[in-house]
Amino acid sequence: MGNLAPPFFYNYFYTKYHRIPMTLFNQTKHAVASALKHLFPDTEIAASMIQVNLTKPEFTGDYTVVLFPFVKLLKMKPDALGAQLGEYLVNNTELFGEYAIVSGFLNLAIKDGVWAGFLQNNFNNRTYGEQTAKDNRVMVEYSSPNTNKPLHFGHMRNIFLGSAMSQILKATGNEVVKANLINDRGIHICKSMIAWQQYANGATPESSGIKGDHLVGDYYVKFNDIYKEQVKELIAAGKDEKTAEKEAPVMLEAQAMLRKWEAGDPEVYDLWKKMNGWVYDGFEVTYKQMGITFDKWYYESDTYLLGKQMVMEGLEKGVLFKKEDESIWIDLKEDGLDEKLLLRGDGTSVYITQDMGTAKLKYDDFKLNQSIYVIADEQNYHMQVLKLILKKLGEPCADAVYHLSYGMVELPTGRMKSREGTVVDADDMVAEMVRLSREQAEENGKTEGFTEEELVKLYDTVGLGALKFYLLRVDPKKKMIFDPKESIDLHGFTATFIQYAHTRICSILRKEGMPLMPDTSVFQAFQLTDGIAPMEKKMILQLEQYPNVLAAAASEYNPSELCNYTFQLAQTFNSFYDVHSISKAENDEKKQLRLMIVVMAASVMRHAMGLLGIALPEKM
RNA sequence: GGUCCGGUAGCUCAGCUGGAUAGAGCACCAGCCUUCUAAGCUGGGGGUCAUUGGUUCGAAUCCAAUCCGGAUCACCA
Repeated sequence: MGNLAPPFFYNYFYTKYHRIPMTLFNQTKHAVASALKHLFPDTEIAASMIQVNLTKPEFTGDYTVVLFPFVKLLKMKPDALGAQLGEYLVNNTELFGEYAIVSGFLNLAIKDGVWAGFLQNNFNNRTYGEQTAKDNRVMVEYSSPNTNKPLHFGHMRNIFLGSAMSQILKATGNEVVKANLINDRGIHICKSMIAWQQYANGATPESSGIKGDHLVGDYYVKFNDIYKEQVKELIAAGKDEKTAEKEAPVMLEAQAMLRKWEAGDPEVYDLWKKMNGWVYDGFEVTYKQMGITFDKWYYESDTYLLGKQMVMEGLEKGVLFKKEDESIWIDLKEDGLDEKLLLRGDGTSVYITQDMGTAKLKYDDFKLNQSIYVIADEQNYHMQVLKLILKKLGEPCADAVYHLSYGMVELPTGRMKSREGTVVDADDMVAEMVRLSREQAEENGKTEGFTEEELVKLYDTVGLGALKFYLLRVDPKKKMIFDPKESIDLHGFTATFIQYAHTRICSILRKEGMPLMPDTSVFQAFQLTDGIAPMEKKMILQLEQYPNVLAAAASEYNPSELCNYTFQLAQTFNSFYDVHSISKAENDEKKQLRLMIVVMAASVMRHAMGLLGIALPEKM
C-alpha cells in the first residue's frame, strides 16, 4: 500500500462555539455525520447524537460508532444501519479500510496508509497538539501569598496548578498573563510585626541565619501564642470568651498598627517594608527552585485604595448603603445571599474591598477577556460574592472573572494549621523529594557514568518532577490527602515512570545515531508494505489522541488529564519496548516505522510534561 | 439550618456530554535481566460503583429522596 496524500494535515473544524483539532478521531465523527446526511437526506440528525469511541482492544477496528441512538429516528435495526453506513464510509472516503458490526456497534478500521501518513507528517512536529492564536487574552492569578509566613505544601498545589494552566492555555492559542497578587497588607501582617517588635531583639535573616519568610513566619506563630495566652488570662479574670478575644492587648495593638499603617505612619511603614522585603527574598528562592515565574505582580497595598474608591462610588450610586456606625454594606439578599460588609466603620478596608480594586485594575491593565483566579475551594462563597458585587456596580470586569477552585491538601489528621505547627513546609518538601530521588538512584545502582554535578541536576529533575506530578495528577476540584510519613513513591503513576520511559527512548535513539528530533527528510521515503502490529497501532492511536486531550485539559481547566494521558502513553511504550526491538527490528521498514513512533512518543511526552513544568531527562 | 463539593478495589485515584466484560497505581502472590536502561514487563487474587426508587433498548454516569464526609454562610485575609 502506498502513501496517501494526507487529507487531514494540521487544521481545525470550526463550529459555532468551539474550534476542534482536526484529528483523525474528529474526522471520523465528521465523516459519519456527512454519510448520514447523504444516506438519509430527509432526516435531521443532530451532531450530538453521533458517538465515536476508541474500539475496545478485543475487537478489530480503530474507532467505533454507536448505532443505537439512530434506531428510533431512522426506524432501522442497528445492524442494518451499520452495514449501510459502513459500506458507504469504506467506499466513499479515503479514511477507512474496512468495517465490522458487533451487536449495535460499527467498528471502523482506518487504512494503514493513513496511519503511516499521520506519522510522517507529525513525528517531529514540536508543536503537535497546539492550537493557533485566537485573540483571547487571559490572566491566570496564582500563588498569591500572604507576606506573614512561608509557602507550604498546600500552596504548592495552587502554584503548580496555576502555572500548568497558564502553559496549557498558552498552548491552546490564548494570550496568557501570569499574575501573582501579593497580599502584603492587612491585620495578619501587623501580627507578625507586633510580635517581632516585642520579642525579636532586632533579629534579621542575616543575623539569625534564618530564611526571611521563615523568620517572619516564626513571629506570626509567636503572635498567636501570646494572643491565646492573653485570651486565657482574660477569661480567667472573668470575661466571657468573645469579649476576651476582642480585648486581648496584643490584638488591640495589632489593630492600632493597621490604622497607623493606613494613615501612612512612617515608622510603621518602614518596619512593614523591611519585613516584607525579607519575605520576598525568601519567596524568590522558593519560586526559583520550583521553576515558577510570573509576568505581572500586583500588591494589595496598591489596589485597596481603588477598592475603597469603588465602594464610595457605589454608595453614591445607591447600590450600597451605610449603617449607623459608618460601615458600608451591600445587600445581596435578593440573590439568595446575605448582607456583606465592604468597608469598616473606622474606614479601613476588608478582604473583599481590595479584591474589587484588584479585579478592576487587572481588567483595565490588560483588556482581559478572561480573568482566572486559582484559589482554594474554601473561598467559593467569597468569589461568588465578588463577582456579584462587581456586576451590581456595573463593572465590565465582572463577566471575565472565573474562579478555578481546587480542593485543599489535607493531612491524615485534618487540615494543616500553621498555628498548630502541622504545616508541611514547601522548602522542606522539595529538599525531601530531591533526597529521596538520590536514595532511590543509589539503591538501584543508577549513578554510574554520571558526574556529581550531573547527578545533582538529575535528582532535582526527578524529585521536583515527582512532586509536581503528585499534586497535579488528581482532579483539581477534589481535595487530596497527603501523608508526610509515607514519602511520595517514585514508582507507578508518577513522573519518574514517564521520565524513565523517555530515557529509554533516548537510549534507543543514541544507539541508532538519531537525534531526538530528526529532520522530516529522514523518513520521507518510508513505504508501508507490512501492516502495523497491535502494539505499534496502540502507540499510534494514543499519539493521535493528544490534541484532543490537550484541548480537553484547557476547556476543563484540568491539568490532570495530561498526567493520565502521558502516563498511559508511557505505559504503552514500556509494553511496546518489551515486544518490539528497534535495533534488531525484523527489517528496515519496521525499524523506520518504530523509530517514527518512538520519536513522536518522546516528543509528545516532553510537550505534555513541559506544560506541567516537569522536565524529562535523556539519561537516568 | 441554607448553599456548594465529594462518596468507585485494603489505600490513592481514573472513568461521569448514558453504550460492549467498571480501569490504573500502591500494597499482596507468582514469573521475566548472556538481547535497545528491570526506576521496567507479564500473569493472579481483590468491586453490592454509599443506599433506595425513577427515566430507557441500555445507568458508575441522568433525575429524585435518603445516609455519610468536607467547605462555607466573620468588622480574618
